[in-house]
Amino acid sequence: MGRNRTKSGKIRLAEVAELAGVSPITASRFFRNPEALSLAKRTRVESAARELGYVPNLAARALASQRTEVIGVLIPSLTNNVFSDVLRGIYDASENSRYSIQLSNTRYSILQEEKLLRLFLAQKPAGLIVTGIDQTTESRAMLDAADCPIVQIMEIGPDPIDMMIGFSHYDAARAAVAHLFAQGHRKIGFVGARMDPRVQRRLDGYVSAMKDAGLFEQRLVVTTATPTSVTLGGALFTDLLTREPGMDAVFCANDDLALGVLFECRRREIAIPEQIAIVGFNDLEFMASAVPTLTSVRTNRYEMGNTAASMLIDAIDGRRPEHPVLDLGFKVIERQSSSARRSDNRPAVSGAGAANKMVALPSGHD
Amino acid sequence: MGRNRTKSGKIRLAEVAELAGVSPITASRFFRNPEALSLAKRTRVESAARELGYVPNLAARALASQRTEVIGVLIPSLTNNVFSDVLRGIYDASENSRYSIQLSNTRYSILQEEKLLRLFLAQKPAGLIVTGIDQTTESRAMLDAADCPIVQIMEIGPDPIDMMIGFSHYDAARAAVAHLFAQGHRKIGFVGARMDPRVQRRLDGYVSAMKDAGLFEQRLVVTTATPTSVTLGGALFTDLLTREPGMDAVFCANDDLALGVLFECRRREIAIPEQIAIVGFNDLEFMASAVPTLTSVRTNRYEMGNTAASMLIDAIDGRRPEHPVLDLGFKVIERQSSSARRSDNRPAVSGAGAANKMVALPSGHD
DNA sequence: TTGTACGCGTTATCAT
DNA sequence: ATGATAACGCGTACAA
Repeated sequence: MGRNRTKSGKIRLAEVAELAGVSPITASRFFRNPEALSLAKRTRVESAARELGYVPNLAARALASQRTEVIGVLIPSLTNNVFSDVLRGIYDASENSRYSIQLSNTRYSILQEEKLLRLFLAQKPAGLIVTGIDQTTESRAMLDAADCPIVQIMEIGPDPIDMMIGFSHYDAARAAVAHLFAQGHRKIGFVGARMDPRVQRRLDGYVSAMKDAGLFEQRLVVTTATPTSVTLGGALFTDLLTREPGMDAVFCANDDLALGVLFECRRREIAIPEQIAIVGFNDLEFMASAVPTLTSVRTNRYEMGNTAASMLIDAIDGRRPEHPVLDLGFKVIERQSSSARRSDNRPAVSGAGAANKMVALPSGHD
Repeated sequence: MGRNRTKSGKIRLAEVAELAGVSPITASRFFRNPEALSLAKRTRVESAARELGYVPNLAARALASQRTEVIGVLIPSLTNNVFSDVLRGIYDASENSRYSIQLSNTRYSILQEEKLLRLFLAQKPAGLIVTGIDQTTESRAMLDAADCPIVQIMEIGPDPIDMMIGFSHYDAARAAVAHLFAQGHRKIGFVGARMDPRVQRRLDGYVSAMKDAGLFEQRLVVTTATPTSVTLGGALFTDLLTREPGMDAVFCANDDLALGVLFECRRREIAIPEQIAIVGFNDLEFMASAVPTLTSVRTNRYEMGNTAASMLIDAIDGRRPEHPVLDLGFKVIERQSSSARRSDNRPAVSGAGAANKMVALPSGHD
């Protein structure tokens, strides 16, 4: 037995087959489609593999089959909390599959994305997850021509490449503004940073809602291309206040900015929400725990990543989803920072959670 | 020309070699060690490759060479801010190398880590980055036997597997407590969550510093295995207050907890730092921008990841570092939340940055 | 259900 | 410095 072992001492399929008394190809089939074997051979191969501690050689498999078991993931940032939640969802979904994740960071550059895409595609990935709907023409052409399933995540839009999962940032922003209107606010400012396409669409939603109400003014909008931060939130808010001291609410394009605004208000002794209401975006954990608690638009980030990876793996394995485009929606989580009738902000132990009031708004229905 | 193109229409090394008028192996050498070619052939292969748009087949390369160009990375969490910074450093360093990153999440389980390690090692990675120094015996044995460079990150300790980069969490905690002592605080509480090995060592540092001063009391310590969060910080602090109302400072094992304590103090109208001082750990961005600004222990997370990956790649390529163990140290960044003579907490625009005072303490020197 | 023959694209080895 | 030959370990295609 075992006379033709490889130099490296590693166990090959051939050894397993020999021990099991079958041909190599039968052993091979066992690992890819056990159902195709007779029960007898199946159990023999299984025990032989276990006994020898066989581990498939992925390189050989990829070379022979002309495809890899790699899922490529292109995201614009590794720092952003939003993407770490999405990523966790993706990794969790991939964990019990035979696919592994190959991650790359486009740094919010669609040219960088194009370059990475070319690299990825050359390795014939089993599937691809890309962020957003704003690829370059070149990227779009490559993706259309790619012979693997593709999921676009983070937002939904017309003309999907293949599958798509996300929500409407435009509608979500409109809902946030509508909530502020409902609380009686009129002079509502907008604070945005980084201004990637999705933040831009939140701004568009804000602008359209304000215009619909005849309340839009350009000076109510402060944005910057600078990466977002809590500190930046305070600085941008300060700008806004200087331009428009009469402002009665601020819609922040994300929660870090909102926290910065909260702190800046504290510094200036501006009462929230009596003088100025605050609404954030994403509903990070700390929003429920701030003082006062901060209203935000909840998005399903983990679920987005997790579902995207699951859908992709299913599609790779030939089970395409019923609906290739999935709208995960959002919810405006109303908290103290935007409540007209300010609720008690000093509960027994923690201001978090309990008093949240949700305003559900599945997106896509304006 | 090009008579023997592959079915898939892809350009192989053979095509490049043919166009360049050399043998395949010469073309192969060009990509791995250009210096080994004569100048004439070098330029011919180069232009042939460019003209044909040749992209190496990594699977074939891995199969033939018996090794991959993959760096395996094992980290305990994808959610934690700390690790997203480290990861960014790792990815940045790998970007301009020929190595790609294979990431896996151990979820703070050393058993899961062992399992993943087995998987990784089976693929013959070019190098490995693992978190911390608390592997299982089995893991340790596998790592010792692995024939690739390995870097342990996040902390330093005795008996490195191979290379190591981090800092002493024990010393960092002692420095934080020393700072509070210097500000006149005596009844200093400790708040910790998750209690992974590094948080445990911060606790150990706190305990030793307190004992040295004859001030340690068990009821000053509140910890939980629950994952950390801002909300949790408030809850644990509440526990602490109940046990020991006379407490005059809190050392938080991370900044999220510290932010939770800050909010809880606000809810309870406890003045910071007059009644209670706060010190966090990691120095996340928001600490400099909170009201009052929050003292924290700065750690070099990005640099840790970046240097780890660089060292690893250098080692893979045969350039082993002079010092295999690198202490990146830490700094206590003193801010308003722990200043005895409380500075103005309402500067013109933003309380951030400007007034930071640093207390440098390279670790490893107790 | 099982097996045979061959190719996947590259690099190692050993010459020259 | 360059080349011929033979793996590397597995899967596809087709046949039985």
